[in-house]
Amino acid sequence: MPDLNFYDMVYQVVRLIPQGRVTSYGAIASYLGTRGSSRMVGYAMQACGNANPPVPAHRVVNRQGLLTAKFHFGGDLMAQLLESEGVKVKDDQVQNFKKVFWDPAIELEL
DNA sequence: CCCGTGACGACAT
DNA sequence: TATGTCGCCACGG
Repeated sequence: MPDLNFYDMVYQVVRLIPQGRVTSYGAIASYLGTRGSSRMVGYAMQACGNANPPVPAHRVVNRQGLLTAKFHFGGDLMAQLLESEGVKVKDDQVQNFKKVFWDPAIELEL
């Protein structure tokens, strides 16, 4: 395990996501100061399996609230996990996304 | 060392 | 509003 990098930063933020809430890759990237590096956030998620404690990557969706990561979770596992936490998911899309959206730049402001 | 790929996002048309 | 294109940066081959 190398030095602390962007990945751990992402993991920290993702771990701060309360149940029943979701956030977007761009929001995290922006919060970290790397607005355009939204892809890196997702890439970090892929390696999150090596993180400890595990990262609730299922709470991270794209800007549209679409479960883009479900493809990587396999099946509807991601949707099931979200619904289990109270997040309504329909057609791989988070319902009331605007309500359940958890923006670190706002929730963690200061 | 160079190239392609990728859990995204913003802007241009 | 919808579709297309570019940018962004890390990692694998």
